[in-house]
Amino acid sequence: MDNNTDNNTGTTADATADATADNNADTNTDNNTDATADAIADNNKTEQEKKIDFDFSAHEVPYFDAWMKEHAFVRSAGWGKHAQDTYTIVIPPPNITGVLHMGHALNNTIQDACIRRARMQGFQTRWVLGTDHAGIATQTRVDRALAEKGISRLAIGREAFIEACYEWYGEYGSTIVNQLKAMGASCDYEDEHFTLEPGYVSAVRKVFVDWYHDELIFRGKRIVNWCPHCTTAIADDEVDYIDEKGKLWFLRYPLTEPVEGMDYIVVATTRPETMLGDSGVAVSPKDKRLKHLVGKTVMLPLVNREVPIVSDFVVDPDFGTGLVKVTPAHDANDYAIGERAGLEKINIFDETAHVVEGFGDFSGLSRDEARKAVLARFEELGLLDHIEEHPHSVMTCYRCYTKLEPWLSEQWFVSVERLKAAAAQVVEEGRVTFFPTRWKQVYLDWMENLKDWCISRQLWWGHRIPIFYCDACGFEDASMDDLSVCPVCGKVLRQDEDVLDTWFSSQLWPFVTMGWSDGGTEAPELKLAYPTQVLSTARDIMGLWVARMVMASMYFCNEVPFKHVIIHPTVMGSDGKPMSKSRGNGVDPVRLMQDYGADGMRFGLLMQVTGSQDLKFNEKKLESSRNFANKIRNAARFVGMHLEGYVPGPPQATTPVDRWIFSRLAGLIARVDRAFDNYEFGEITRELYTFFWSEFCDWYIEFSKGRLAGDARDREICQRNLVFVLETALKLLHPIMPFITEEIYRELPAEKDAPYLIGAHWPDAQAYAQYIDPRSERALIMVTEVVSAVRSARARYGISPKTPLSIAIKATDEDCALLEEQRGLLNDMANLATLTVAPDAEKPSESSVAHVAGVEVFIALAGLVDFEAERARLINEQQKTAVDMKKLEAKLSNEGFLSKAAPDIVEKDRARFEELQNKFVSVSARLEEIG
RNA sequence: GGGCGUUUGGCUCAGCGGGAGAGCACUGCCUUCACACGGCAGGGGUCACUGGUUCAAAUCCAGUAACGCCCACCA
Repeated sequence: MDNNTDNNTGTTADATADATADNNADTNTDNNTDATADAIADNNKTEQEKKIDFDFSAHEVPYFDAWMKEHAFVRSAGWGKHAQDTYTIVIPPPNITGVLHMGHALNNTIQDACIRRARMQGFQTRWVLGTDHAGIATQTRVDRALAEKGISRLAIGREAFIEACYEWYGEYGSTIVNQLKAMGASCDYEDEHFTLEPGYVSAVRKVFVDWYHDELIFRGKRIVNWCPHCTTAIADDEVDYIDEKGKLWFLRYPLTEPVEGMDYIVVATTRPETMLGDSGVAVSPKDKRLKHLVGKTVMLPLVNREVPIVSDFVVDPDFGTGLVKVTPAHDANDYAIGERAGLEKINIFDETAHVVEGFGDFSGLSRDEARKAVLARFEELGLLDHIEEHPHSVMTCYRCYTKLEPWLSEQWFVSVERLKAAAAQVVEEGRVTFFPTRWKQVYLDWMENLKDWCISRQLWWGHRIPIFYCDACGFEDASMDDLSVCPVCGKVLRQDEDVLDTWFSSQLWPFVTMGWSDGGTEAPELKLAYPTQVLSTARDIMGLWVARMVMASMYFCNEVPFKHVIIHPTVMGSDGKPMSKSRGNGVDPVRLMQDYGADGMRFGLLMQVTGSQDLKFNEKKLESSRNFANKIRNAARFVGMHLEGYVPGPPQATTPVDRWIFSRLAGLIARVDRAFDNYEFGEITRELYTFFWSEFCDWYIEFSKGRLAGDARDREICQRNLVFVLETALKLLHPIMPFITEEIYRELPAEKDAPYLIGAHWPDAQAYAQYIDPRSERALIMVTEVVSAVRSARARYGISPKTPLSIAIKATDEDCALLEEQRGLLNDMANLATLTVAPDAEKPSESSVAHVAGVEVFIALAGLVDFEAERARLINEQQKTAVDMKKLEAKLSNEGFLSKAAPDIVEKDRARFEELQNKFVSVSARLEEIG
């Protein structure tokens, strides 16, 4: 299974071999698989014209290949304080029929970000990869492929068909894995798993056999949702309901003996054809009008069967006529009524939903034909009372959209009663925690309402049920070995024809992929790294998959399968509705990677992750992310071009600017760590974006320009500091933007702690905490705001940046001291002729005044400006200040506020009021001066 | 039917008890030696509604409305 090593890694984002995905039960989905297909199909290039010409894959594939060559994706060695700790994620296995869709893109970006950070933090890290055989999906796909060649599945038989499935798997099964590679997902490609690999097959078999012998698996007759096209049972969870403009037919059933002058009763039905199998009529016990009918019988038309009228609580007296025809063999509710009332179960359909023998002319008809025929006969007999419109939803096959037939058949079940207690308990106790936390309750509710689980499927592709029957003596057993001879009577045994529900095997995914098999929990990986750290998935398979994994793991490993569960938001179309083919609101991630790069797509997707349960997809965020990546590239280029004569060495915060950016960096690391620990991905991207762009690029790099052209000693320090900050930022960005950060890191002359960034050390917040320096942060807030104020004045009055200006800054003693240290910087950034800094700085005549960061800035404009505009601006400023003052004044004269609010809040507001007061005075004086 | 989410500038969303924020879009200036996928400066919001708690509410509570999602059911 490890055919995916070095030679096969250069996957570009065009692996769309099998673009026509259908809806499926992929563990990795948002249920919006089908969106991919149409996105690829009609790939509407709306406003793609202004697309930037940049070959992302040329900047991505080489680094992916390098990681593969370095074996960077196998379990990492671990170092530092986490050296002995493991961090493992098992991927929700994508279906082998799958192509990458937005759900995968988001989910796998999340997992990759987590796993890459953990690897850099020094955990022994591994992301376990594999695919799901996807029973029905694959069988349908192969079936169709064979049919196109004129080959019938039934003609070639089971063995040959399974072979064809394996062939298909060999050819197309790795499509999605290649797309994961294009995304940069750092899964362990050297140990890829598959839910039908030999070890997995025996594990599934062991689970079945053990549960069978523990009486947790039993056989029973049940109403199942039968697909007459796929000729298989469809699990309740897999049924697709489709709205239909149906009709409600009101049929007259003659009473055997007239009751109170009535010859007949009227029942309402949406499925008149099933009347052939009716064995009763039911009314609500609460229904006083019809109470007298209970115990009477009707003579069923067409089949002349006498059936009783019974009373049952599930009947809604307000629906239809309050009288329900009961067809126990073809309706789940009716089955329940039949069980309670002891009614006969009359099966009228065969496995393809044609009427069985024994119904005269009706026999052999399809469902639709039977309906027409039945209605025609009722009409003839004058028994069709009337018809009403009745919009309702019909159960359809989630694969082929054929209407499902409730059908009585022999199936295998897992009894969940004993399994669910432990699965609920570990969540109650917090041994498994959900992010966001509200999903805990959803899980517990689901667990509480869990019903026995039908696990048999009438398919060929999958895990065959290891039950052996002896038709001669009735022997039956589950066995790890294939049995051919009956141990009781010596006759030939027969194995059950059915296979297991795909979820039966996927529930074992976390521990089987880590080596659990017949050997129990002693497998090295399992002993080392179980439970896994975190499972990330979409909300719609919470019950189908998440809950079942917990149940199975508790039973077989006596351990939770994962500590954390991330339920990520569902990716909706830009119209806020689920992406779907019919709506045409789907987006193809492969195209997104081509347009924005894998990094751009990843960052842009995570940017949109909030605590909310849906995510209205916004491609503009990807554009921003691509631009951000470009910004990073250019900042790195700037640093790179100013490194002539670079002497490696430790960073040195020799200036307040250095101390400021180091302090900001230290704060950033702490905030990114916290956001990561809480899986707040939107928060992480916002922090990184703002720091890198608005602080590092907009100010630190700008500040650096002068230093790089100046004093040699300072230039050297500046170079080192630039490299240091850039390197740290690259590390923080790497989990989300692995490619561009790796590319830049390779070129950076830093003292690296690993040859590749993927193996570098995550910045340690505690180590960086020494850089936290509020004083320098205060200094730089003043500098940046003063500079902006001067620029603003220039922009307002059309004064060229090349004209030097004189300014005076009035500030507190403390702030003046800080500002004095920044003279050079202020001169550089604001192009000043003179700069006065003093607590009692005098306002030059004819100057503009600005109040920023708690200081007063006077900008001398004598002879430069027409003061009309300035007057308007000042009046506006004066009014705004007055309003703010009034509000604060009210607050500060409020007894309640003064006595009850926290003292520091009161103090802060007092200071602010004072500031506003000064501003008001200053602005008023200035206005008076202008006249 | 049950559960959940959302409602903040034109759009997509942060903020979740003490001075309304970001990205995109928009306006003006700038092709200046990292970046026009850019720089600088700006305009724009009574935070859905109604009540309540509080000295203080976009933020907490209750209710209303709209939109939406999930689960169950549909004779």
